[in-house]
Amino acid sequence: MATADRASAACGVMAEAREATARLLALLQATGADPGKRELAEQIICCIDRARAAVRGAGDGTGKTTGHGFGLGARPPAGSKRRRARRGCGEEARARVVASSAMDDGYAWRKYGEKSIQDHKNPRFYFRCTYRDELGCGARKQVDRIEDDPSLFHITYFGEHTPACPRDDAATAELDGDGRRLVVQACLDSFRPCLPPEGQDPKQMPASMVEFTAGYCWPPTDQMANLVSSDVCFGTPGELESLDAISMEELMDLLWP
DNA sequence: AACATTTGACCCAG
DNA sequence: CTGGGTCAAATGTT
Repeated sequence: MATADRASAACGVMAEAREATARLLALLQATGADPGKRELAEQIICCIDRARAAVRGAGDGTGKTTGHGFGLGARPPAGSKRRRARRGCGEEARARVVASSAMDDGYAWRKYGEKSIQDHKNPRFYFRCTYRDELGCGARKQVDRIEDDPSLFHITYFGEHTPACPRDDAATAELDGDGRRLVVQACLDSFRPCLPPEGQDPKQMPASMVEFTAGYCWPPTDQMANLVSSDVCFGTPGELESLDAISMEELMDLLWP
């Protein structure tokens, strides 16, 4: 067997492993497993990604990323000077990876790039802290959709925010994970409840795990609202389904009658 | 007007 | 040479 064939086969196996781990991670999140277990699953995914990248590096490396050609087209041939050097400030070692259903982590981010990535169905988004210039904050993050579950994001953080960076604590409540907390993320015009994992009785789920996500709400703007309630529980998938297409007003009434 | 996003171009590491 | 990360002009939104 040629080296390239073996690399390809290994990539395939690793892709399966990654998918399975992503499913495991989603399951852990849905069942309220402790953060340590979830972190472990995230680390496994991270390791698999690095292994795949290493194997690919040894392979033939064909194909070209051309952006994704959404083509607004017609831009003047930006033929002038551009850009100064970049890359590799040594901070990559301090990256941390998070799989989350919440895009909004409470900090203000500004998107500065989007790129199709080889072997990824979805493009990767690049964000930097909104206050980079004002406060000299060097925090950045990269966001990939998890292919198996588009409502989940694989977020890699680089650098730290400065203490002066404003933070919206309400938006980060989901990350607390304590008590009977229901997290609702809703997009004003496309609210979609997210049902429990197949085969799981929602009645057996802690209230903190009844979660809704705005399935494809992107980019995160103020159109997206993050609401937190402490004592709401829906017992059946039917009840969840009935919330489909609910308006924000109705949702507020439901949560805070 | 000010700020945020989009997206092709550019740069660099491997 | 290629893939991935970033820049920055054009465009959109508030």
